[in-house]
Amino acid sequence: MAARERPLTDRIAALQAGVQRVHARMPAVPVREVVLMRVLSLLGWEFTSGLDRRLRPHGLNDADFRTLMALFSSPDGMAHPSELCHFVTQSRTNMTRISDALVARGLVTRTPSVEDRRRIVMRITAKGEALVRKLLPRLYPILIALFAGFSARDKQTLETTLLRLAAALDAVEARKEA
Amino acid sequence: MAARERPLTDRIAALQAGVQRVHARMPAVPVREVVLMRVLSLLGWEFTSGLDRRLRPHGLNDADFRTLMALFSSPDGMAHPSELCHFVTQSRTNMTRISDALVARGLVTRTPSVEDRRRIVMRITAKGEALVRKLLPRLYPILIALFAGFSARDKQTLETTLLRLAAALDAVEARKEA
DNA sequence: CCCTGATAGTCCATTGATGAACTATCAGTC
DNA sequence: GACTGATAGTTCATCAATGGACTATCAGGG
Repeated sequence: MAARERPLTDRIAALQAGVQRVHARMPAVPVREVVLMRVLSLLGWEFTSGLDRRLRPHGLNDADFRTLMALFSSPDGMAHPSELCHFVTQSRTNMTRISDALVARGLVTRTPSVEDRRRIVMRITAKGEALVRKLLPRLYPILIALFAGFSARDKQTLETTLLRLAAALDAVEARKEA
Repeated sequence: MAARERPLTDRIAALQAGVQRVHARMPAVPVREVVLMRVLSLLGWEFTSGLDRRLRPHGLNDADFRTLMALFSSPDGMAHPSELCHFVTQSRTNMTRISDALVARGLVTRTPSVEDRRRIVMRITAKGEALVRKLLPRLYPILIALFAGFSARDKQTLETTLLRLAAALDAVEARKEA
């Protein structure tokens, strides 16, 4: 996808100017709200694409990694594909493909469930655990650097705000269904 | 692409619990930072996918729409593809395809530039402008609803925080290049 | 002028994601 | 205990995105 040429701050400034010009032509457009959502999307995108870049040398992408982490964080190191779908926000189709790849690399095993014969049990292997334990320490220093300028209170405020936003998004979607 | 089954708040709760469990096994993992970034990505993703859903009936996706908006917001309604790439955060390859689609639908024209014969000038058509003017008023009410519970001060704080985060991300990436 | 390096846009081959259809199993009902 | 509806997982065909290679043009030195 690309276009990491210009710094984020420049692109945001351009975005703000653009929204302002739209506002000038259509005054009902809520400038701040549009900018907030766009910046949010941009940050999220930029973050996951950075993660992808760092994961690629190890043969994983963001979805693979999150799936692996879901298993790693699971109390007993196992889960059903459909559970992982929810956790990783992926379609079942996609989860099949991700699992194929993880199994092929020996990071995960896939065995039929005995209680419910429709189901499959996915379990992280020792090799998978080792990879997680090797990768994680290379990833979180970036996060720490990212938030270095933020006080505990700043982070708390941000988290609260984002959770409020998530609840609001749920409410809007729920209303749409009706 | 899927998995909008569970509400966002539930998925976030599951995420927090998961990160906590990882933290229990690897105490160096910064829980709050990881959660913040994941929630940010999740919100951004959820927002654009919601936008995509609303745009689909009109035959557009998010990238198409943003390209069209970039032209709409451009002072003279025109721009070069490579400029649009930066604005929309897309690769040049992709922009060619997006342009093809927009031109095919008569929303945009594409003519060679006379000053620089390598370049192409893209211009929004009357039909394109009409579409924007029809679509926008259907989109921003959602944004307004989303932020209904936020005071002006809340929004200001959030914007400031996100901009700080963007600057920090730039700094991290810049450091990585060196 | 002519070269070199850079930029603009496109094309093509490959990989990745998506949605519809399908099989198998389960849970509840009459 | 057969039937209906729901759930789990996979397969396949299609569409979208990616990266690399290619052509054309420009800008700056020699």
